[in-house]
Amino acid sequence: MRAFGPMLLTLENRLQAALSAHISDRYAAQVEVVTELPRQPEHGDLATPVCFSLAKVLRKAPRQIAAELVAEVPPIEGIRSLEAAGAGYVNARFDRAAYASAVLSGPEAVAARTAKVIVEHTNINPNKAAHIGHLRNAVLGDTLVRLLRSLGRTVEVQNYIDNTGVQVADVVAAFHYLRNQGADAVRGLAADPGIRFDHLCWDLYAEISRLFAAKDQQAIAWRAETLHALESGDGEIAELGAVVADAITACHLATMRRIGVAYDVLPRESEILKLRFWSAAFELLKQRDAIYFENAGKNAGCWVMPATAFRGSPDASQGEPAGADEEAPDADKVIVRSNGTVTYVGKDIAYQLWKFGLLAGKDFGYKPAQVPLAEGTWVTVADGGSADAPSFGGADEVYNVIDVRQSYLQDVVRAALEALGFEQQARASIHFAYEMVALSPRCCAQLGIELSETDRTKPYIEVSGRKGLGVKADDLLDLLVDTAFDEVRSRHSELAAAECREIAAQIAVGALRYFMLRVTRNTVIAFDFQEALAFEGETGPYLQYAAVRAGNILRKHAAASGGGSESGELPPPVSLQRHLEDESLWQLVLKMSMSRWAAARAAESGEPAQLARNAFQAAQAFSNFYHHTHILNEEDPERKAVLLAIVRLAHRELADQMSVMGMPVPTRM
RNA sequence: GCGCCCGUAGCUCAGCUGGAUAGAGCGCUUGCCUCCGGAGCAAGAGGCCGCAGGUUCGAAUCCUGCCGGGCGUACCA
Repeated sequence: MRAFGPMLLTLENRLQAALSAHISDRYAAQVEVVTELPRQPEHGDLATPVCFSLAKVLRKAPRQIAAELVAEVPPIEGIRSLEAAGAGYVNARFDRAAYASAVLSGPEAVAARTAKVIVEHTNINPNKAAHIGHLRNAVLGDTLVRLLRSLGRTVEVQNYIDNTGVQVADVVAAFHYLRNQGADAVRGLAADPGIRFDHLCWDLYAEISRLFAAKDQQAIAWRAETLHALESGDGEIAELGAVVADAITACHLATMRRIGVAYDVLPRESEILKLRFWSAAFELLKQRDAIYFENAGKNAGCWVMPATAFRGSPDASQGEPAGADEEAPDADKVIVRSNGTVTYVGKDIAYQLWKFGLLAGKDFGYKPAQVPLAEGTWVTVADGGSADAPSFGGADEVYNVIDVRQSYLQDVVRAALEALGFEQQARASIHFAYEMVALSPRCCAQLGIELSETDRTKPYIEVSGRKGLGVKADDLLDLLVDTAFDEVRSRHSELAAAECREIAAQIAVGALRYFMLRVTRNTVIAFDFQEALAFEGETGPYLQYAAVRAGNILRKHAAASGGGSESGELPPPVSLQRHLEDESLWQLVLKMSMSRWAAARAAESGEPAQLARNAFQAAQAFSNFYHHTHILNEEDPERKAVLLAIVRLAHRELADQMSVMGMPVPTRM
């Protein structure tokens, strides 16, 4: 019989159910039975401190209650024993053979769920190369996607392209006015394999931004003209804008492709404008009084959303007479400017409504993205969409992977849904926030960045595209590949350079993705090359190495046993029973059976770092086992079979956990 | 000013809905390659968990107040 869902979770549920039923019968008390995984193996496989809370209700010593429970609770399937311990804990020990049989027999099944989830991530302005901050976004977003899919969810991945905003305008202005280059010239640059177009734009963007920063009147005039031309949507400059944005988007897709990140659809702002998504949203907002026209004050002439909508009720400061303090900031949020144009949040509200299928009658057209190696990715078009395009949007739940600095705007978007009466969708709008990636002082020094007086006093320096301050994603990846290549080379003189490079690329991706995932979302990463390039200790390559070792044993065993079945046979319960009395083997099996369980918890808590942590612990447990236990030359055939089964489990589990994190599993390294 | 986040070992970070002796990695000191690959394994030193109160049988975890740091609070995106 195959257990449904993680075996560990099953036992956890059974224990909780059995105890709470018994407590209810025996003591007529209702308490929540919480369970935990004991840190010390002596404390069993699963423990509960339930007697402590029970002690209060029953006015009885916890230790005594624990003793009674242990003696009186009827047997629980899969659990060998219960014992009272410490000041009143109840510790459960599993039936090891049964547990191991379930776990060793293969991956656990997951229930498919039909509700659709949209995950929006990456969202890089298409005007310059991606940097390390964007890598964190993409890795987090892509891991969330893999995690949800591994749990049976239906996920659609969107990467929003803001191809008509000021950031693109700046680079377009630079090409047009600073370089005198038009659409054709830029097309040539983009097609030239000898140059990295997005890297070129990185410098160009920094160059023209310096003019803006210096309040160069001519440059500011260029910017206004360019933005206007982009918004009108036709003419030479608009064409140039489209060329630049499309070319850079292609560069971004290529960069993300390197780390195993792909998208289902690229909704573009140009289509949101052309298809007038905003006007539909605007009508809704007006109809339902979610926004109002401001007649006075600093926002006079604007359509605004009242601050009360997204900031809870105004309580304090109510006693102050209005207007007493003229400097009091107006907390209301402008949605439509006094000149009639819509702000970014406004467009975002329209986009969010579309994601939930709430923009009646409005949808994009779609065509396959004409980008090398991006098969399966669709891009929005205003007309002439492909008839066989899948249907996008219309989700039940939406994750927006955006850094924490955008919390305020995300609150406004959610408040808009609420004000429109879409309360369920507002609740299902999840801002999957994460802290920024900044540059450590040492990193700045290595990049030769001169720090200002005030910056020198800071613990880290914010990345800035405008200032050209940052580490480009491709540069970091190249450096990782080169470093890994040298390592591989030094270990495998027999391999061809091309093969070494392939392995190095896998290691680079593993190192990078693990680096981004090992810290929790609300930890600021002060980027440091030395840490990012580390391949020892708690790093991606450490995990990969553990999997490689497990794979090696299985391969050698298969070769030695005359090409016998790779899958191997499940040892009979009696031999599992006998050999899992070895505490260290049992602990290993336990540790190696937690990937689904950890995935469920990571999804529930929204913390991908838990995946990383669990995977690392599993790799550690295996490395220890590997070092202390000889498997292939084990003389007792029965024990050898059990050991091999455990190695197969370890290999499968490590590979599984790594794949959820998007880390490649090399066959050698 | 207001809002959100952070403060745990020399450094970088974990610590699940409060639970048993606060954990990793790096760095440091010391062992381990006739044996499935040393990107490894093992041991050691290193902690008023920012400070002070409170709640609780029990607090790194919850509450309050301080101190220190970050981010946000645009008719920019």
